[in-house]
Amino acid sequence: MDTTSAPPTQPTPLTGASRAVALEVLLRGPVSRSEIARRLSLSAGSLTRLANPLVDSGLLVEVDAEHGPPGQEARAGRRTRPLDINPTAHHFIGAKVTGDDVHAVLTTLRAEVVASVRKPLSGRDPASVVATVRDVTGELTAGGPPISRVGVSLGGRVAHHTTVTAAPFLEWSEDVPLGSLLADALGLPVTVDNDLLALTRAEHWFGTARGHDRFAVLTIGAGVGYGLVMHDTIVDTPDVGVGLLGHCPLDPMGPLCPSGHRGCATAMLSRPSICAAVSVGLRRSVTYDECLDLAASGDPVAAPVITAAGRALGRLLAAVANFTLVQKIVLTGEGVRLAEVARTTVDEAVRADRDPSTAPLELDVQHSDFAYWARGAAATAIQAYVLEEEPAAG
Amino acid sequence: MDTTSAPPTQPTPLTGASRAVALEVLLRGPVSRSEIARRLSLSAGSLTRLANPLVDSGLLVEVDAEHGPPGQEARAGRRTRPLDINPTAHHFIGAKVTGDDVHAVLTTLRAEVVASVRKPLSGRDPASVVATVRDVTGELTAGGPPISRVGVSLGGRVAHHTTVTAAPFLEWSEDVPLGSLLADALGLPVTVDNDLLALTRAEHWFGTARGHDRFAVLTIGAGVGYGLVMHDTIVDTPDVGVGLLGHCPLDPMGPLCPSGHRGCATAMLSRPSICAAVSVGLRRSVTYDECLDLAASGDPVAAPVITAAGRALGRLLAAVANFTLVQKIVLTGEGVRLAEVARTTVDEAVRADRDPSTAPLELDVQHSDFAYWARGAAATAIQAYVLEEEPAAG
DNA sequence: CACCTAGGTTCCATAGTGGAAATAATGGCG
DNA sequence: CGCCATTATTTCCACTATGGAACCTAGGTG
Repeated sequence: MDTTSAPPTQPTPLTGASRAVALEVLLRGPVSRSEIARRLSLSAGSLTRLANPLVDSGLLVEVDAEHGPPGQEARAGRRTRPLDINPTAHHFIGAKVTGDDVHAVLTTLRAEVVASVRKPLSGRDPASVVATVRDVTGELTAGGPPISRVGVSLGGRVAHHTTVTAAPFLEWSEDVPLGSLLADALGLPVTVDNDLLALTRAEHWFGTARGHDRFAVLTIGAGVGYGLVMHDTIVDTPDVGVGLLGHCPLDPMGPLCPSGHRGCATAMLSRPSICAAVSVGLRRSVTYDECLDLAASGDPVAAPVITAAGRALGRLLAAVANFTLVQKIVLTGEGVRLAEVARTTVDEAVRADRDPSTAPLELDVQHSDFAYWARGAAATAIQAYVLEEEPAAG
Repeated sequence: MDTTSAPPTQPTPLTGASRAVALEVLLRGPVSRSEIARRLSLSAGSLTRLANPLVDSGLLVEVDAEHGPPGQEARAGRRTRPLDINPTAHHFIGAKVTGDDVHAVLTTLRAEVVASVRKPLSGRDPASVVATVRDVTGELTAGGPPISRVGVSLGGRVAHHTTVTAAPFLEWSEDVPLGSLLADALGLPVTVDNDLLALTRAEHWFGTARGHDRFAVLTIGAGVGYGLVMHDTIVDTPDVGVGLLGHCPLDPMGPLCPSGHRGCATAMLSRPSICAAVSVGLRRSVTYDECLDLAASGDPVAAPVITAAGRALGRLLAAVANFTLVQKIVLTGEGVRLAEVARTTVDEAVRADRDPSTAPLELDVQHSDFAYWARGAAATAIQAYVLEEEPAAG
């Protein structure tokens, strides 16, 4: 694969072992050579042989010892010279497609957002989506560094990272080979993925869950979304992306969801449900943030709704932890402020449903905007790029 | 194959790659050399080099082509000569320790039970447990083949496969290094494990879940137990074994459990709970099997109790599948007959709580006796033996 | 019976590995 | 300040497991 002008790519196309070294550095942040050798069960000699070409090629850089892990400052011996990824060695595009528009970001190899752009869809048909993604990609790449791969995420099912087999928001009734359509339109390799999987991947490699080999992601917003990483591998089944937890019963006294489930996750936690519940009580239409503000100030209608939602959220979090045995959950989505306003209630509910002898559940509340979701798509592209099969030896 | 006298152990102590070959054969049953090569990404040449010494050593044997997978009988080319494990190449002891006795089995490398024995505990203190395990091991090994490793399982928490850190049934108040105590007493390597993890391991490598890389095990009996395998690796955390699912709420109208949870898994599904519910209604004490028989014959008291239990079980199974994304659940334990008597109700409840677009959940009901649990302990020993670090090169 | 296909074996050049020994960089100590 | 212990990293080399090519084996087919 030739990347036209200035090649920041390694001349050596990354053999299995050197790829493993690069991945280790990417995922574990700055690490010394000796530490990498230990983690990968390689000898120090092999490590030198593998790592130094990567430094020469510009993919890795030596950084100053950042005083390492605290607690063992004054030890004898030569100091470590940690290696880190040079994040600008490669750049990626991530694009999140919604029913109305495309949000896209340009990121580094570390999924740091360099630039961001948004453009409304001219239509929901595949051709319009392809055109819009082409446009935003064009805007982001103009005059910038070459792009190694493009990631696209959307709500729905995606097969083999290329074919969209279900996309309710776009009203696509049949399979669309979006990956190949976009690859042709952009002249770049493209990876398509479910939006929640993409977000989960981003948290796994680059987010607060970096370094954790087991965790769950829970999103609340228009609905309830769910992603799971076990043993350092994301759980990817065809059933992911159908909102498996959306109708999990949480409160036998709760309101109904549009499908008729009483007190299910959607009925208790989604923004529309909460707005509806408060609006009905107040006899006027209120926004989600207004609901939370009113609850925080003790409004007699909003407060109990939010408290019930917090309790339901705690119950859901506890169930996730109990069933999957994760010790960390990343909570995000447009409705995440609920967890902050009702944090005490949430924590109490989690404790109530957890065995007291279990390790405490680590809960990470992560604010999200559209760039955050688009960054998830970029993370998918980064993973695909880093893990892709070696080119069949030319 | 004659075992008795001649040492069945390999002279070659299994290098990394040949260990992988042996493991592949152990786990995937009879497999042709070419198939192994494909699975392990090895060349055919390497495969010959690796596999044939294993055949020579007696660990693997060539078997007749069992007409392979149906559907492709008449194909051209040389027929495959599949390899299989010689299960008698090694033997193992599995012992399950309860609060009252020790059940032990002698098994092959495939966890097939060769002999079985039971002995009551003379006391619950560590010394008595060690003595009883020593006795049953002695009985099982007398005059038989040499034992490669001993596995011991019990209800409770076990650290590093050696130290029992909690064992409510044995009323041990402090950590007991049971593994090393037994290793000294037996003169054999010993692996200790939580009983549910052990059972899960057995299902994973040798049971109905063989070949599945993601599944859950659910046991109903005195309580509700739970084990999980994801990405071909068992989920092993300190929290396993504390009955995480025992108090999962399943029926807001259900009875109370001893801890005061209304309609939790224990209250709805445990044998004592079901017996209690039916006994109260009938004004007489009934056994578990009697409850099920009465329900099957339409008894007006037992039938609704069992139906409610079946519904709760279905809800629990659906939750397991929804949260962990497994597509297969092995259901076992002394109370498992519930699932057979109330199968229709269970299936209906599963469907009700699953998104209709998901893949159907595969449910495997497995009858269990004490040998079954002891076999789990043996499976732990087999795993430890097969996966153990190579002896530090003599 | 010649030919086709696919499984399995033999053999060899070589890439990649661990290990020993060397070198580098640091703190402690007399 | 010089020496030593300690740890990180590099250099170098013997060795071994690997892939690949060529070959043999064991059926089918026309």
